[in-house]
This record gives sequence, structure tokens and C-alpha cells, in this order.
Amino acid sequence: MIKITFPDNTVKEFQEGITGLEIAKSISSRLAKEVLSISVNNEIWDLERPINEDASIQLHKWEDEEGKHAFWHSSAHLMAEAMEALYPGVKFGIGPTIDMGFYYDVDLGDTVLTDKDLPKIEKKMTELAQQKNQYTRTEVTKEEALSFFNDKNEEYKLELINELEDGTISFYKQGNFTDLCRGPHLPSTGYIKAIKLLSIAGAYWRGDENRKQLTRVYGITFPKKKMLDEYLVMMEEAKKRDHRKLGKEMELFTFSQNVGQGMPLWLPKGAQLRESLESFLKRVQKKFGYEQIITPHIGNINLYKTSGHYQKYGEDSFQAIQTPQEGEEYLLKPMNCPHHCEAYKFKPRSYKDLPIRYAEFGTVYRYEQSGELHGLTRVRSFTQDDAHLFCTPDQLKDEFKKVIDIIFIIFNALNFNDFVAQVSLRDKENHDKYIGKEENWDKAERAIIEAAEEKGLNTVVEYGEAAFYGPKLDFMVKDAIGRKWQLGTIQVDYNLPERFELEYVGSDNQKHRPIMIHRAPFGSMERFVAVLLEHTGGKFPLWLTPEQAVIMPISEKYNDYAKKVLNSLNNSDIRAVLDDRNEKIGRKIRDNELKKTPYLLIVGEKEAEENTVSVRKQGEGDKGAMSIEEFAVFINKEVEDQMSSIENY
RNA sequence: GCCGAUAUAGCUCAGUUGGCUAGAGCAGCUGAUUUGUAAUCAGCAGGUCGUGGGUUCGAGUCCCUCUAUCGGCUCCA
Repeated sequence: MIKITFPDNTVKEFQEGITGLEIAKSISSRLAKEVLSISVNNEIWDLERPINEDASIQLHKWEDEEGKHAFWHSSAHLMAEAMEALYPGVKFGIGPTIDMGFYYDVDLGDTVLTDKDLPKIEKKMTELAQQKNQYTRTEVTKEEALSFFNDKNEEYKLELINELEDGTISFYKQGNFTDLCRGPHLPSTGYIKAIKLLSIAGAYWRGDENRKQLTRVYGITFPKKKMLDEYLVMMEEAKKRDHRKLGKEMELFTFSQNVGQGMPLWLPKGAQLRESLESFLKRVQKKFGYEQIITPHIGNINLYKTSGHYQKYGEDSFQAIQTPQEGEEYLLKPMNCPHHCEAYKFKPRSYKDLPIRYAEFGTVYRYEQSGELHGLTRVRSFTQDDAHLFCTPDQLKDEFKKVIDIIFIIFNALNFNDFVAQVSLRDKENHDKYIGKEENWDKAERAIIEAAEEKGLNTVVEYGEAAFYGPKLDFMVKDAIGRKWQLGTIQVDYNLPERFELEYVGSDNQKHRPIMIHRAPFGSMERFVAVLLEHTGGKFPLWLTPEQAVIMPISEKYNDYAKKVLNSLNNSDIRAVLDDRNEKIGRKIRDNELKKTPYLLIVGEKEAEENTVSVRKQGEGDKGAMSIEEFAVFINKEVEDQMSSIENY
């Protein structure tokens, strides 16, 4: 007998060799139906793998990550089996699970797979699933593994096996398909009831653009048909919140082929939205002791040679601008830091001056690869809400923490609760990719980790994600369909101060090198607006929305009075517009409700006589009449209340 | 940049296997109406079918080039 410990610490005895599935059955038949995988001593196993010694276990259902993982991993194998049946000779790369579903990378030789082929593969998968074939695990030696895949001419699998250690290799087989795999898997393909293959894409083998591009097939599966339907409906809903769609509908921004790809044109309402965001951040930054500066959009190429950016990115940038004077070359600025360093240097600095916090909404230009451009989230010209803090080593951690506070204020203001804070450090193996002294990197990395800890931030650490000049703390937020985008970023930099020979005089009357913090709480106005649109579905809070109120005369007879109201509100800093179309009031209400304008003001005979407006709140309906002055005060108070609750957070 | 897909009016979309003068709704314009809390009626105008080439008696439709966009990969200072 062996002792099995459950998550609630109860211990039960079972026969040696019992399986997870049998344990589940011993608890309830319902559980046995729902369970998908099992953790045995914190290692995830198949349900049918015998347990031969004392262990603590955890059973995983669909609701658990581990359960879904087994389900989708088995689905990837099922898809591979279907593809092998349909495309003999297909070679397989890797087929992992992802956040939502799974994919498999395949090499089909000369066959080109398109979307039209997906239903065929789905059908075959369904057929194979209905056979309820068991997934069986076998442990093999490296030699056996190599010989098996050598016979099948599976070059990618051979490469993978060669990197594995003998004694740790296992195969999984279901039906006629055998794959190299660590597992775990479902007991049988019969669990998979609903299958949808989503898309096809090219993907470089092992993520290396110098190697062969394989065909990646994405799919998702569910244990119930209904769950698939719900998922598809959810995806449809998410598409309605796509910032590219909303941006067009709300007339916030557009793109023009004639201007160039990845170059957004901000329309009046979008510009107003940006303006509101900028003044909000300026207001916060002022309280945190920032000073605004303004620098040019271009800079001498030597500036970027000094900073090291040219050596690193020069060839992939917009190419240098030549001047009539020979030998002069200017670059569109790809970042603001070098300009800010020069601003720091304009006079000698004392330790008493530090920290210095220079902020600028700086528009930068980067030649992103054409295939990488994406709405407003990845563009070639964008405006960073940039600032560079110059401080002493003693001040570093405190300054870093204050930047985290600013980011908290902003995320709180816009209800970005679901974010990931990512600490981006150097690639452990390959330190050559980075500039700067080893000891400075160590210091900077430590400072970030400590500051994040002291702020109580839950972080994930990613190695190899650092900027080439320093480590970062990035705030990642998901868009409507779950893609992650980096918004806020804070970066510690010991290198640019070195390269620009920045100095301050310390209390010891000696020259010292300041430390620089790069930070952008929004990241960029473009990306921030994009994610904001997808989060809010285009319904902005009153303080932010481009049009706060719309005045709607009942008929053209009251247009003059409506204009008077408009003027009066505009004079009170309320962003109001007039809807003087020759339409019935019902129509105007409908259209403006759909535009999500927060306040609809109806004016007719009664209002004109009494100098009032009839207020209708978007989504809530009639609120009764108010004098124009009362309404102005009411709105401004609502905005001010919103602002102060944000800042006092 | 790479793999695959897509491109018809300002917007959303129809347009059979190549075959009359390329259609609709919304938006726009003109007129009628002068409206009280979620769509008033009528008329008009609007397209070199993304670009350039080719096949064909004939191309929105088939083939190629380029451009842009979409889904990924790579990249992301």
C-alpha cells in the first residue's frame, strides 16, 4: 500500500500502482468524468500513469490551467495525427499549448496549406476523436528515439532528441500516431468534443529567422460543444472592441497610404483625447516634481553614435537626412534620451540639484518592419510620454518607487487592473548583446527588483528582455483578444550617463556620475489610446471623453437658443457640440446615445423661455431640467471630483 | 523582412461557372416636414472594382508585379 496525500492534507492509502483516474473514481464518478490530469509531487502526470510510491497529489479539471494544458496538448497530437493521415510525409516541429488553445508547426514540403484546408483537418480530427483512441506513454532510450524518427525522416524531431538527455525521453501514441513528448495527456481522444482550427501562419523553426519557415496551424478545442460556441461568440464580441474599428467609427484617427504606413493621422476628436491624457499626466507629474522640456525632432547623427543607438539600430532606421552642407547628417529621432542628456549637460550640476526630472511628450520615428505594424499599437511615428530622471545612487530606489506610484495612479484612473509587471533582465548566457559594465548592470538589476518588491508588486522575471543599455520594469496589458502589449516602462541606465559624460559635484566637492531613469507611464500615446479603446469599448469617463455634451434643439426654430447654450458651455470649459440636423428629437437621441456622448441636452420652446436645458444622461435617460449655469457647474464638479479621486488614490 | 489571406462608393457589404449600363443599406447633398426623450418622407449624387501589366471576342471575376491591410513569425531603442 502507498500513502496518497490530498491538497487538503488528508491522507488515504491505495494499492501500489494506482492511477490518478482510479483515485478520482474512488472519490466520485462525477469527478472521474471531469478530471483531466494529475500533479504527483508537483509534477504533472497523465491520469493513467501508475503511482508506485507515497505521493502528494492534486487532480486537475478543465477549470485548472493544468487541466486545460493536458487537454490542448492532447488536441495538438490529435491534429498532428489528422495531418499525417491527410498529408503523408509531413514532418513535425513542435506542438505546444498556448494561453487559448494550441498549435503545431509542420513542414509540408511543397504543399501550401491555406484556410480552406482547415475544415478538412477539423473533420478528420473529429473522426479520430470519436474513435476514442487511448494516449499511451512509453519511455524510450535516446537510441530508440533517434532510430524511430530517423526511419520517419523527421529532421526536426531528431534535432530535438539530440538535445535531450538519455533516460528522460518518452513517446506518446494514440491511434496510428506516435510523438516525442513529455506529456501529460488525456486518457483518450474521446474527451475532445468540439474542435475549431483558427488560423495558419508561418513560423521560423526554433524562432530563428535564419532557419526554415514552417507552417503553424492554430486551433482550440473544448470538452463541450457549447463551450466552443461561447468562445466563438466571445471572440466576435472582442472584435467589436478592436481599436482600429472604434478609432474609425469614433473619428479619432486614420491612416493614409499617401502619408505612409504606420503613420497615424490624429483627427480632431483623437487629438482632444490625447490632449486630455497629456494634461492629466502633466498635472500628476508636476506634483511629483517634473519639469517639461521641448527638444527637436531630429538630431545630428553623432549624437546617436555617442549614445550607441546608431551602432545598434542605425541600419534598420529611417536613413540619415543629408544637408546641403557636405558631411552633415541628421537622424529623425528614434528616442528622446540623447537630447535629454544634452539638456542635462547645459550647465554644471550640484548634488543639491538632483534629482532632476525632465519630461517631454516626445514624438519619435522608428523604422519598424512592415509586417510588424499593427493599428495604433505598433507604428512608425509615435509620441512617448517620456521623462528622464537624473539622480544620485542614494536616490535611485526612491525615485524608482515614485515612478511606480505614477504608473499606479494612471492605471487606477483608467481601471487597468489586469496587468502584468515584468522585470526584464539580461540574457543569462549572452552578455555581449548589451553595452555597459557588468557591475553597473548588476546594480541596476538589483535596484529594480528591490524597488518592485518594496512596492508590493507581483512581478514576473524575463531573462533576455532587457534593453541593450539597461534592465527594465515593464507593465503589460492585454488587448480585446488577449494579445499582450507593453505600456508603462521604467528603465535604469548607468550607460548613457557614462557615454555622455554626465556629471554632478557631490558634497565631497568631487565629480560623480548620475544615474538615469527612463520612464514612460503610458508607454506611447498611440499604444495607450489603442489599449484604452479596447478596454472601455470607446466609452470614456467624463474627464477624458472628447465630447462631453451634445445640444439637441427640438426643431430648427430653437437653433439660435441652442447656439447660445453651446457658447455658454464652451466658455465654461465644457466640451459641448451642437446637433442641429433637421431631424426629429428621437433620432438625435438615438444617434447620440449610440455615440456614447455622456450628456444629451434637449432644448425647445420651454427651455428657451426659461433659459434651461433638459438633461439626459447617456444610458440612464431623462434627468429633468437645469439652468445653463447649473449644468456647467454640475459638469465641472463631476470632472473635478473624478480628477481628485484619481490623484488622491 | 518572412509565411498565408484580403482589397468593390466616405462606412458596412452584395456581385453565380468570365457575358447587358457594377448593386444595397448607412453616411452625404436637395426638397418637403418643424418635430418633446432610441431611426420622418421623397429625390439626387457618389465607384478607372487598391496599382501596373497579361490572358481572352469579352475581366470586378483568371494569371503576374507592386502597394496597403488582416492573422501569425521574427523584431520591438
